[in-house]
Amino acid sequence: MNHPKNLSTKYPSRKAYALVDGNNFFASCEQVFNPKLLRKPIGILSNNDGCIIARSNELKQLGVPMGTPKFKWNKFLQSHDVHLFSANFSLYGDMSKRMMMTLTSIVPSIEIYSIDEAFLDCSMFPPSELNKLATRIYQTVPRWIGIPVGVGIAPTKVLAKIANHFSKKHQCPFVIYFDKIADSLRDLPIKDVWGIGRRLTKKMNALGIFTAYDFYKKDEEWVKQRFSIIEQKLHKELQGKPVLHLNRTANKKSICVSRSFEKSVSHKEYLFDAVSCFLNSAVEKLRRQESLAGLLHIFIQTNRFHKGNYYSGMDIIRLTHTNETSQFLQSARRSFDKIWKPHSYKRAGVILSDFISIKDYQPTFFENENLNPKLQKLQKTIDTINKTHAKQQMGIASVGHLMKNWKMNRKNLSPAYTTRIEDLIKIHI
DNA sequence: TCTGGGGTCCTAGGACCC
DNA sequence: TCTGGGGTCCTAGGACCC
Repeated sequence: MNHPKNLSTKYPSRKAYALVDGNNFFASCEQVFNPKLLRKPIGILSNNDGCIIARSNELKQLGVPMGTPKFKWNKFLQSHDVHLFSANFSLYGDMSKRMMMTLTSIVPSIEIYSIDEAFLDCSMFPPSELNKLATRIYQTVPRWIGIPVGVGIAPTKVLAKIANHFSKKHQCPFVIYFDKIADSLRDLPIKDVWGIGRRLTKKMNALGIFTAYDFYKKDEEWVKQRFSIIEQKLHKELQGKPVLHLNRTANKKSICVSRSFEKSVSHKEYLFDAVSCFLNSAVEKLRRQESLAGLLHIFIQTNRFHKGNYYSGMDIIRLTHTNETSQFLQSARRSFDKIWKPHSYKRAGVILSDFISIKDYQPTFFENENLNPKLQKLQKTIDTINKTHAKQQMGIASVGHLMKNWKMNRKNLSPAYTTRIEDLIKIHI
């Protein structure tokens, strides 16, 4: 299809990035363990079975849009015999790990971009081998873990995204070489470029830019005068000049845990119990990445689809950097009492941010009592038990004891195929 | 009746300081 | 009626992504 002619002599130090992603990832995960579902229309539902958040090709072809509320399509889904599943994130997370390990074994330099997507730095491969490499990735992942993937390789991350788009379209691995960039962009609508959303598409169109090529051929000064730094970077990337590099640190800059409730929650203590639970698991994630947080953000919201008296309360608390659940809980209690008003709440959540690494932590004179060594040890033990056994087996006694009053609804959950032995056995019956 | 969750980056505007 | 000019830091909110 495309050949790496002259590249090795012409651009000896050129970069190459691959973007690999699982096709219809969540749907494919369900199909791996239940092959009867292959070539069937299947949909994955969000928490509370509210929206359709992933679709197999067959469901896409039926015209069911992404993110649509399920209740609006109930009749249609039934009449077309669509198989629906509640999102089984522990299954998808486990399959994701396997996919990433497979990719790492082929190209060690990897950035995990999302649950189903990774960038690989392929610069160490000579251009003449990129086609072979793309093919190898394209074949190995489905062979090893059963998930089909799209593979695109190009001189920049933005172009790799585009190459991946062509990979999906033509159902083959796809490489964009530096001297073929313009050809690849010629008929690509500007809205399909990574980073160009609704608002930017409108602005671009107003300036006479309709394809990626239209933007590509503008000169730097023209772009600088009309756009912010985001679009200037994007423009460079489209021209094959890499400005976005591989980010290999897996650590997050913020951690958010939030949920919508099956039924609205009006009781103050039930709602606080939910907030405590979210906080508990957020702080657990914080410890897993060995960070301390200095900012806690909590929010509670009524149903945003009910016009009229929508209420959204939130508070941000600065605290001495910590990873101790009890410290967060104390602050959360004060904030919660501040923002709570009698309403029926539909959603609540917490966000942790302003992280420092626990390794860099140097207690100052005033803070040196902040991290209690005994408590640190105890927390570590609890985290380990929760990691190796079922989730949330152990914890602070006051957290989650009212859970039955705010829990989520997941009626169509598939078995935990990869983590529960009983379910592994079931597959073979 | 029923409408997801978790991220990143950038910008504008206010507070404060010299 | 007059009401500096920058700089920095912080936060709220927008835009975008998966």
